[in-house]
Parts: sequence; structure tokens; C-alpha cells
Amino acid sequence: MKTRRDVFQAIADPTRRAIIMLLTAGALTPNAIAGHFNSSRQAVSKHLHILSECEIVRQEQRGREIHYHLNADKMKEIEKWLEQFKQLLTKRFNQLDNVLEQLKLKRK
Amino acid sequence: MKTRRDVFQAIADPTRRAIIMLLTAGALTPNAIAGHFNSSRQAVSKHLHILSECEIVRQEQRGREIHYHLNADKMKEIEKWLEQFKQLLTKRFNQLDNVLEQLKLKRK
DNA sequence: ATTTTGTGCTACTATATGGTTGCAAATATA
DNA sequence: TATATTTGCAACCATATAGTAGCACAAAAT
Repeated sequence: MKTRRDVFQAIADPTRRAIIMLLTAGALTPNAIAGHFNSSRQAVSKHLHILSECEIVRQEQRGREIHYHLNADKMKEIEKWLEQFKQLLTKRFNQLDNVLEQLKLKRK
Repeated sequence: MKTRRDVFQAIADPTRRAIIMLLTAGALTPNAIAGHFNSSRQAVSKHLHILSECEIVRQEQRGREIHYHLNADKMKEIEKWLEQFKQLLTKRFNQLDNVLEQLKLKRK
């Protein structure tokens, strides 16, 4: 099992999805984030580390505090994949349309 | 670590994403799918099992062959989450707009 | 009837993951 | 200066994951 670290891996965990949602409202410190969940500060820190690696999140040091900002652009990768998926689906239905078209012609 | 089995977990693995893409073109047997990848038949079967559990994929027995169909509707869950995310982002920018608006007013 | 083929299922392995605990470093506060 | 707070980091644990190999069973093909 190679260590993957992509956006899809990042959003696989429900806590990380929640953190992402939370950060849409603005930057927060690890402590503040942990306060919103049942997770411990360290657990949240680990999730933030993973999110940092995927560049979904960006650190900003401010004295002893670290503010975690969301990099919303990264989310576009998922959107892109979904778009690609939907396009392939459309192609398939076009093929199905062709089949139905041909059946219609035959019936004539 | 609880065993999660949701769509997000399902698309976390690149092989599974590839399988999903492959099945947009139509149903395939495990052997046929494995033929498209470097993965072994057993590995693909495991992925199909996971995809079945999330209802992304549906089995159709045909003699000794099993055809795996895509349930494209499940993918909408991801779309829905993304939509929710984007909506939250918009809200944040609206708040930012309000701040700027207020600053403008103050300057007057 | 025998062989081949397609598949699922059950170990088994190595590695990843999510989480906890404890410690150290840096900054803020008294 | 002494103490409290915020954080990262490393060690450790239990479980999940991805993959392999082998067996069993049913359906086709010979």
C-alpha cells in the first residue's frame, strides 16, 4: 500500500470533511477546531497535517498560534473528476440513443 | 477505526476510481475489468465488493458470469457534498462583501 | 464424463490509518 | 523570572486496507 496523499484520500475521512466545512467560514487554530468536535487536539492536528500535505489547507503562524486557512481551489480537483465522470456517462447514453435510433429505423 | 463504507471512502482508491470510469461505458465481468488494469482478478474482486457495499455497483448474474453495472446515481452524493461546500464558501464571501461594504460606508 | 473457465471465499502478509499519551519548544501572562 | 498556554513531534496501539495465494463450486466447453 503506497502512501497516497491526494484530495480524494483527504475527503475520505468524515472528520476531515467536517474540518473543511468548518474552515469555509474562516481560518481557525487547531485548538479552536478541536473545540467543535469530539476529537482531541492531537487527532485534529494529525488531520490538519494530512490536509496540509494535500494543500487543502495552509498554515499562517501568528505568535504561538497557527491559523489554518482553507485553499478552496484544491476542491476543484474533485469537481473536475466528477465532471469527467459525467461526461463519460453522457457518451454512454449517446451510444444507447444510437442503438434506439437504429432499432427505430429497422422497424420502418 | 470504525469500518466506514460510504461513497467518499469508495472513491479514495485510484483503482476504484478507474473501475468506476470503466463501467460508465457498460457492465463488465471481474475478469474483463482486471484485464484493463495491472491488478489481479482477486484484487479487482475485492474492490468490486467494496463498491457493491456502497451501492455504487450492482451485480447481475448471467450463468457463471457476473456482470457489474454502475449505479451512477450514487455519485450524486459527492456532487451534493461539493454543492454544500460551495454554498458555504459563497456565504463566507458574502460576509466578506458585507465587511467591505461597511468599510465603504464608514469612509463616507 | 472430463476438463476448462469464471467466480467467490478464506487465510495470510505488509503497510496505512486514526487515535492516545507524553514530552519538548516557543510564546504569552503573572 | 516563573508559570501557563499553544502547538508540533515521536512512540505506541488496535484496526483497516490492499494485495496475494490457494481452495471450492458452478457453469461451459471439449
